[in-house]
Amino acid sequence: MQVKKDEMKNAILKSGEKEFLEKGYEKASIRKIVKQAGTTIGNFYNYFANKEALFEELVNEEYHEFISFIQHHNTVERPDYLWDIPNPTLWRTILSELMDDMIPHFGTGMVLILDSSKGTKYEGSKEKIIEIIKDHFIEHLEKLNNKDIPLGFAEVIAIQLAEGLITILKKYDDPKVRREYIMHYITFYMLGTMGLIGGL
Amino acid sequence: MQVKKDEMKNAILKSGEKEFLEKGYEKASIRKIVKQAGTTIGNFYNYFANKEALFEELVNEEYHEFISFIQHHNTVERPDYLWDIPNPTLWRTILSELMDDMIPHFGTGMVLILDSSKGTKYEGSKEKIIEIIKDHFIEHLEKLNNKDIPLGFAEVIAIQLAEGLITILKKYDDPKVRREYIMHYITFYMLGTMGLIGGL
Amino acid sequence: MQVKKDEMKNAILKSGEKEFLEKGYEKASIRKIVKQAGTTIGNFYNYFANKEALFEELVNEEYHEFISFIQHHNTVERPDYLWDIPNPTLWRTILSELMDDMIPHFGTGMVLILDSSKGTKYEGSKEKIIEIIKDHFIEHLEKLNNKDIPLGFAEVIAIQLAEGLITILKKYDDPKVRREYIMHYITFYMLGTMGLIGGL
Amino acid sequence: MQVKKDEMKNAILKSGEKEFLEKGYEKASIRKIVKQAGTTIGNFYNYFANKEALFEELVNEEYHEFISFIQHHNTVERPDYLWDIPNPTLWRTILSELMDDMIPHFGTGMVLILDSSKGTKYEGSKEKIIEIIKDHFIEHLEKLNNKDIPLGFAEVIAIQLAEGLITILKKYDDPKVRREYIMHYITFYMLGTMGLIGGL
DNA sequence: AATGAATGAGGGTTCATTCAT
DNA sequence: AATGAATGAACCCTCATTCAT
Repeated sequence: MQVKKDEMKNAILKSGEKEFLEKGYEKASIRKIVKQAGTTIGNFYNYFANKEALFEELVNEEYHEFISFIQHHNTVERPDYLWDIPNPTLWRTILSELMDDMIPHFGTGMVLILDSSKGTKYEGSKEKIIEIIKDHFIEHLEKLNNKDIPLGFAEVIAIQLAEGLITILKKYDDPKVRREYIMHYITFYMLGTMGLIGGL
Repeated sequence: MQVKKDEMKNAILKSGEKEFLEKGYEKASIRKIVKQAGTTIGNFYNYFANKEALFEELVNEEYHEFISFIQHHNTVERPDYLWDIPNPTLWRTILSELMDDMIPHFGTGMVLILDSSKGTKYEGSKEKIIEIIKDHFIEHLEKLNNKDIPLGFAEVIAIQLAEGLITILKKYDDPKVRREYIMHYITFYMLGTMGLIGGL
Repeated sequence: MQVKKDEMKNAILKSGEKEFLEKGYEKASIRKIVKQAGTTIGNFYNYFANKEALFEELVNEEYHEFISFIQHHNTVERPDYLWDIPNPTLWRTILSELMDDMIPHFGTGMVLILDSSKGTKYEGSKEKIIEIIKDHFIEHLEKLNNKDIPLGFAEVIAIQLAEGLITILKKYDDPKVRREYIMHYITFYMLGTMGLIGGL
Repeated sequence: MQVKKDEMKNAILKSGEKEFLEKGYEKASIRKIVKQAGTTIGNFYNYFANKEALFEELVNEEYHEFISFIQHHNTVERPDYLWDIPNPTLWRTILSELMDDMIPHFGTGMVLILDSSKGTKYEGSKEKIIEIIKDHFIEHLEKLNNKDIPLGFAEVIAIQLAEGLITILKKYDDPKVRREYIMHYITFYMLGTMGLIGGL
């Protein structure tokens, strides 16, 4: 009952993705992954060295694309300068362009990294990204000589940005919907933050 | 080597709370909880009937307070009418008052219920609350004859409200800080949503 | 160090049968069963879903054969009419024929069901059979207008019939010996009861 | 909340007797015994050194009475000579007298010893008694130059005598009922055996 | 390429027993 | 006399992983 090599491997990858998303890395059961993929435990280890290797393969490509995206396009910086533009309509134009760059790098792989990676070497990725967002936000607060918003709240806001994006990616597969909802979300988010720190 | 009864029980409760928050109900290990509490597995079962009973004790009181709070104070409704008031300064006054009622009912117990209860009878509480928020939000969208924001986005927004509150409760223990941050967060949240749906 | 699949499974079945017979279902220890079978706990669960599944496999076949035997051959009724035949020698002929039908359905599986099944879904089977025997016996007592033997004693007698059969099945594996002993036992039993109620 | 010493001890004895009869020595739970007796685990060990000591106390007296009864009255021998008397009516007279001696020595304590003692030092008592009965029975078979009944069947018969008595003692508490039923049972039993070996 | 037998650590839980109070 | 906190071994069961076939 042999099957073309790639078919089996893809079946396992797909089944693994589903299981990791549902249960998280640690609670995911290899027994269930292989059953769902229509093969056996033993055969799993012909394709993947171990549980983490499966996760790795699901995540690796998007992770490196994401890293190089940050490094080359300086992505996480750019949203900053949106804050200097007081015109939500203009935001949309700029955001739309930004989305074209971002969307391909934010897929299910990133959801796994950010939301299901506890127990793997990717554990903590979300926190690192949140840290970056938080630092930018604090810079702004200081630039604006803010006194009302405590610095600790910057972290709350940063977490919400990250979580909001993850929420959208988890709930919607279609890149178009993702794109639309992320744009709405960033708009919502910037209106909130700018209103809060008095920029609007 | 016996210790005053309450000391041990509190040590287990505290250790359990930590473990449940970190790992969630299912992955939490009784062996680790008791080690951290400085006792043995056998002794755990002198204090609690089983794993779920420990969770229950950490959660029960706040849960019932929360339920009766919803039923008697009609809490979840009230934020709604904030949306009819276009004055962020006025919001603060109303919110401040609301906080006095809410804060005592939103503690670590609620975080456990909302964020760590998979595998217990409280599983799904967060989803129920999100559903309620979502429905209110959709009502508003319809009242405003909105065309730009897709209804599916209401769920994203509702999730963010719930997650934001959980984030704050998880990161801060001090009721004063919680109060302040939740007020900031709701303000942020309302500015964002009202800006988005054109109410501002 | 792998062994042909069936060998291991049979080793576990055999070891399990022994343990269940000795200790009863509930006190039987899987650790001891697997040690006796020369394997490990983990491996046990490659062969059986759980403790009850092992018991089930030891018992299932004979149980269903027994049930259909009762339903089709009306077995439990037939011994009755023996009581109308006052000739022990004739009994032997009839009994001999009856044995040919019965013996294949009364093996170690039935002993497990009747004598070691507390804690399984077969719990109570012995009591049901005893009840049936008792009712037949009471019928006879009433038919004979008996006054000396209290009705409560019918249950004692019924229990003894069941226990006697179990005793023989437990002590002897060889179907021929079982057949011979059961015939002796039923003869002994009928002589006793008929003498007691005055039929002889 | 102290109670007269004997009351507590008796409560534990009574509760223990019940539990041992229901579950057997090994499955009996001290936690349940003390709960039923209305006291605590700790207090149990003020009255009894351990689980076995409780069993011992429930059983000890009757056991020694029974032993000395056997030794002095040569009880187990006597039923033998009944077999030389071919008159069931006469049996009754003799049996009745025998009962007066026996009944006081066959109570719940003996049931515990014979039926619930696995795991204690009394384990095996039933088998010893059965052995004695069996030997007598074999003697008779040999004396009668029996050829039809296999010697192995003697053990089956011996077991049935013992089990029958235990059945009666377990089901009936009232000494009068016990007496009556045991007499019926021995009559039943002797009719059966004598018929079988051709003595009748 | 595929199977599943085998392992051992760890999961939650129950138990008899000890002993400080 | 009475309490119940503390212990540790044993219970059934699940898991990721290895490896002979």
